[in-house]
Amino acid sequence: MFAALADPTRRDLVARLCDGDATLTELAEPYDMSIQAVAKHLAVLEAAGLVSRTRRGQTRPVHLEAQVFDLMGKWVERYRRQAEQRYRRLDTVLAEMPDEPESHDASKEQR
Amino acid sequence: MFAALADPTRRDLVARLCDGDATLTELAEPYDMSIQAVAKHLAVLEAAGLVSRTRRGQTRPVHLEAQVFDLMGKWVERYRRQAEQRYRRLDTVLAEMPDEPESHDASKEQR
DNA sequence: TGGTTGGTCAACCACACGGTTGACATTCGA
DNA sequence: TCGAATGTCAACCGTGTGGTTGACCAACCA
Repeated sequence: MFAALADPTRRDLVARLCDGDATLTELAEPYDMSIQAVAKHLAVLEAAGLVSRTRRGQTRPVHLEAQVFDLMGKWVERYRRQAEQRYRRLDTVLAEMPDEPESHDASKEQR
Repeated sequence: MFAALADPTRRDLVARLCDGDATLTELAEPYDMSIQAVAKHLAVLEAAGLVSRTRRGQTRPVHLEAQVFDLMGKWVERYRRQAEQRYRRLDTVLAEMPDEPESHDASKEQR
């Protein structure tokens, strides 16, 4: 999922798909790049579950799977919370720490 | 930033740094990988601003920059909201749509 | 039926990336 | 001062990835 979003072109595709489904040629039009290259990017996004495609006549509209944003939000939130907790722990440790006579050792303890 | 998190080893490093700062050798220990390889991963994380390093004697503790989680959260939230809005728009469009007489075309419209 | 349009498949190429090894710098401890 | 520990730098290597071109398939339209 992160790997799929690592490429700027792919992020741009995702951003544009937020405005609605689109076909391959529509998506490829603004880029200075072959259709096949864009098709490969879409394949990556599809493999990562960020996007789905349905057959409609001779065209294959690309649809953004919005749930992945919820997943990513969860992921980020988990780490954000964990890091925050650690900061709180550090704060209490620092608050409970007696005033060190020698600042030398104190700098070593603090981690 | 996404590119930095694309690698599973790097995500693992970030996860472990949530528990507190650590030195290069500490971080590299659990992996079946050379120290230098881990150092490269850390360099990538540092270039992406996910991590910072300070000199402390002969060791260089690695510190997780927690703000990036806020940034990522913002990013995800923006897209999540946008996609959601689009769904709402689509819903109103569907709601305002007159009942289709021929179920044949209707099945085509249904996406 | 034959063109045209929208996508796909396959082969290829250049380059970035994850990993290695080896040599070197710096700092602490004895 | 010497040795060991901690990191860094540089060169190299295999593979994956982003891109190209060319041929092809499938569906619509005239």
